[in-house]
Amino acid sequence: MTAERDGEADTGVSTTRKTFAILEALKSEEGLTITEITERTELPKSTVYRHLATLTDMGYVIEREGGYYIGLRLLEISEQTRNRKTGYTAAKRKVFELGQETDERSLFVVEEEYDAVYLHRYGSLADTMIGKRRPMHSLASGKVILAEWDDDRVADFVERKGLGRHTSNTITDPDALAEELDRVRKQGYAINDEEYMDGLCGVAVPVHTPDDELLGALGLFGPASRFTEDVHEEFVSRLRDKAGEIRVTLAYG
Amino acid sequence: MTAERDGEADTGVSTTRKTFAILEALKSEEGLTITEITERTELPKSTVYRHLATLTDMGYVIEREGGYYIGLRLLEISEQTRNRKTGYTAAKRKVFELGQETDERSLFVVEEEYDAVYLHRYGSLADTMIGKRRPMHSLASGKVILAEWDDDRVADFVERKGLGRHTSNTITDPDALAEELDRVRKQGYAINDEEYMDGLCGVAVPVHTPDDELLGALGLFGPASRFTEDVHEEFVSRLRDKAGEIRVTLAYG
DNA sequence: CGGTTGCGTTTCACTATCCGGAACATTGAT
DNA sequence: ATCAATGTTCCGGATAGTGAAACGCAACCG
Repeated sequence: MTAERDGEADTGVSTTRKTFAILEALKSEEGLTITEITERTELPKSTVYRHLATLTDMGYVIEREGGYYIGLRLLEISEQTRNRKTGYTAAKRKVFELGQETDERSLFVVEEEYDAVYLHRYGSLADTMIGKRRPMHSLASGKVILAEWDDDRVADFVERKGLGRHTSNTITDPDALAEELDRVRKQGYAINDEEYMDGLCGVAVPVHTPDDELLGALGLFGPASRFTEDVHEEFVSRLRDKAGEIRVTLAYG
Repeated sequence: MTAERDGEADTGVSTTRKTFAILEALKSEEGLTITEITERTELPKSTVYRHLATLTDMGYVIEREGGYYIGLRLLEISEQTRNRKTGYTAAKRKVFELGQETDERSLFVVEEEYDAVYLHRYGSLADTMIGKRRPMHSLASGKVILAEWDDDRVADFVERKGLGRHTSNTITDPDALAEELDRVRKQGYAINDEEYMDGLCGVAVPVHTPDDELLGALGLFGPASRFTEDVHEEFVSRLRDKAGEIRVTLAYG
């Protein structure tokens, strides 16, 4: 009823929330029918019908063979974000080169609202993971970005997002995190030692613009069996080269 | 008032339309302030304010330094479309390889609602063009797709979208289009001879799944000066190789 | 320093419009 | 032909979105 609650619940336009509830439903499972969306969103059938009519009319949703799909028009909107900075686009190419040269999975990650978000990725055909959000403290790329922040901002991150445990190796203690970030700052790269998922390791370095603004993190990851001590050096030097190339590209086109 | 008009105007939820009007405004120009969005959308200020509050609350829009930006959460939704089919993801890699090997711009295009839509692209750092929509009849890749359709569907396309002229070379006559599509079918590839933009040429081939379903079109394009008769053969054979590789990837993982 | 301009924010009364139950139409299967 | 399940339409009602206007806050400036 009244505007504000404990947190801040129902600001603004609930109609818009319904629309996006439907889009999110289609994200997780494409080709749904109206009734299936009804079940998943717990919205009345006629409401879903009306919203879908609007969305298809605008082209953001496509109906084909009785099922509904996210339209490519949304792609045009969101792709904007991946090219917001020239450095992002330059990073895309480097991610690809890294993947080809090392035959491992590679990624470029930026931070948004204290999440590590995949902007570019090279890897398995099944799932590109682009747009997926991960907890920063449990990823090599996330730690690289955290290491560039001052203590206050890191403290705020810890407070707001917490240091959730994902494996037995996850850093869950703020002091341990501070130590780790110090180490990252000193050595100039971060390592993920099965901290997010068992058996999954990674290495990442920061990417800077010519005027030393942080763009994001460039990383490689793969199974623990292949990410042993002795390959770290090679991976790190490759990553540094690519990060440097991005910087140069930005400076001299 | 009554449900339908001449075309079909205001179906469904006008609130949702307002939300997307705001998102579209941010797409074309990021970092806008509330008043700037007000001007561009011609919506009252308080309405824009309320919608933006909702969108930022949901994370689809981000506020930074007084300006509003599209959030990366939208990326997660739309990226789904680029990986709807495994072939799409496989094509991404091939587009990249093509670009690297030929040092020209390359693309993978699919059709949606009679538009040619860029799904993957390799080229300039400035603009990736992903998600952009182009008229099918004036693109090599578009013609490749049209050539796979039966006459009825092509006729429907012509009726619905028209054959708009973009340059002096654009095919604007339905019969000429039919002839051209015959040629494309025979030779198995299409050429864009400055039909969309003066000085811009292209070559494209169709991409099929192992069970001969059309996935989209794979193409190369660049300045007319480099796309002369004698290089067509080389480009076409390269494109055919890559299209074949996609097919094989789909068949044998 | 007042005054002014321009912006984001909030208020508030109004009613447009979104809602959703329920009836209806359509399809497909048995 | 019957039935079940789905998509579509209808319609009264009140929710909730609307937008003009007022407010608060900076920055700018005379």
